[in-house]
Amino acid sequence: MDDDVPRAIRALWGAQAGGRRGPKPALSVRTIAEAGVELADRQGLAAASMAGVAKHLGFTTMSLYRYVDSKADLQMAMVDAALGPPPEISLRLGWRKQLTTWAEAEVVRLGAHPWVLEVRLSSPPLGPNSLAWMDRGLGILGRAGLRPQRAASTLLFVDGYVRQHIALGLQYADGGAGWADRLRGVLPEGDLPHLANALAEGVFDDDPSDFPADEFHYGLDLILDGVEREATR
Amino acid sequence: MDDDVPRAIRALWGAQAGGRRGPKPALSVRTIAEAGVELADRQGLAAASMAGVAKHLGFTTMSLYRYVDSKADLQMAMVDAALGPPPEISLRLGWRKQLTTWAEAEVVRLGAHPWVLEVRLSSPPLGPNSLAWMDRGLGILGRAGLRPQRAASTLLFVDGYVRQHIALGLQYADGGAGWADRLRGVLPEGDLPHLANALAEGVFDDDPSDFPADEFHYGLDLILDGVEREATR
DNA sequence: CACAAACTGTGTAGGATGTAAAGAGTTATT
DNA sequence: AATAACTCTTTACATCCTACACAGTTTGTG
Repeated sequence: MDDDVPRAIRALWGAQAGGRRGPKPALSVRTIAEAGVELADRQGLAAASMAGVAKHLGFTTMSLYRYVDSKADLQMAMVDAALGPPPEISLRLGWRKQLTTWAEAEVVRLGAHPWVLEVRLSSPPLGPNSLAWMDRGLGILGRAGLRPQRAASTLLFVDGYVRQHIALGLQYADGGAGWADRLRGVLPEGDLPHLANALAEGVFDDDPSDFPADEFHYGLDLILDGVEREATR
Repeated sequence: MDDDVPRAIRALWGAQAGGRRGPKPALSVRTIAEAGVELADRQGLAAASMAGVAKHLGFTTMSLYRYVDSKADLQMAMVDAALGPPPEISLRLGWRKQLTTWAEAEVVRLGAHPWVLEVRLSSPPLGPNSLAWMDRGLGILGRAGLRPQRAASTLLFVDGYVRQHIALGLQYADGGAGWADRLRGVLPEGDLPHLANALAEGVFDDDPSDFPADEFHYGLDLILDGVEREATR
């Protein structure tokens, strides 16, 4: 029934064991996940290896396997921990403003833990924080008048947009410096005229730090316009 | 100048060496990349390790380093190879139909090589196929009346939407079977009411194979509506 | 033509990774 | 007091990426 839910996730939901016999556990899935988050924040996702997390906690690598069945499960827990609880959003605002707040909050969270986007999850989220975000979003869209099915797919749409936006910003921030120049170095003369034109117009020379805010709201509003038409139909 | 462009990518653009002295190379970046694509298609991205690709070609692991400086560079080449050349799109169609075709073609390509989404690129694309797709897209949006800057960001938007759509489909196809049930097993009674409601409505029980087409065009049209308003302004 | 230079693919080696299995120690229950 | 259950550790292994030194082959030069 719920055997398919990884042990680590069940622990996050607060499943505590009953009469236990041995020594008390020195760690918990939550502290392990938080250690992983800290490492990933500071030195990238790769630093959050089993050995790395264990050392950071002052334990052996293998000790983690008492709490987490695999690295994949650790990463699930890390993602949930990094996301944190969803924001409180005043119900007195219009649904549009509410969803915007929701999305902006996600931008902030993912922006603070960008490695979350690198984690390849084998299944849709099951952690308490992830699901709380989802619940909040569904509530907003439900009150906006969308039927559950539409609300769900719309929320995934918005969530995907946020992630895409962050991922893009990162890609152009990390290895994007001088991308335009490298492009120029590679493009054969006369080939790919539209790209060459954009390049000549300096489209890709911009400081990627303007990118965020304006661009983000342009796209988000575009999506919300569509939702609005759908909702009032 | 173009020293920052990985050797492997320059090779993809057809950079050939001049008077070479030793034996003729038995391989090429392209054949290596194609071998990697084949392995990744059949057994997942992890199978496209240096050792895996080399063995599949009948060479030593280290031999690949004559062509490719690192695994990251191999993956860049693989991504470009998997993408392949962009589709021919009749200019007689309206721009909207053209961009839809472009997006659908990308869905097909990425759907055939889903591991592309797992590859973490350190920089925006520089390969010939990637850039050809970009050029095609920019052409379509330029003819639609968008200024280069807007055309670029819009294209990234659409591209991101496509990727997000595929990634989502995969996530719910891979580990999504029975997700609704696992959710039910994990959700505490009374908590997260909107999610519980959606769950009760069977929103997440659907066969994820209906997901693709309808859902995809719903979102895409929504985006294109926005673009259209922007273009005719 | 002989020789050196440049290039090819190979062999070996080392550090890091994820995790299986067995062991030693600690606590609670019987 | 004895046993069962649980803790963390130790050891081990397969696999991964890649640095480096080597042997062989082709080309250009003196």
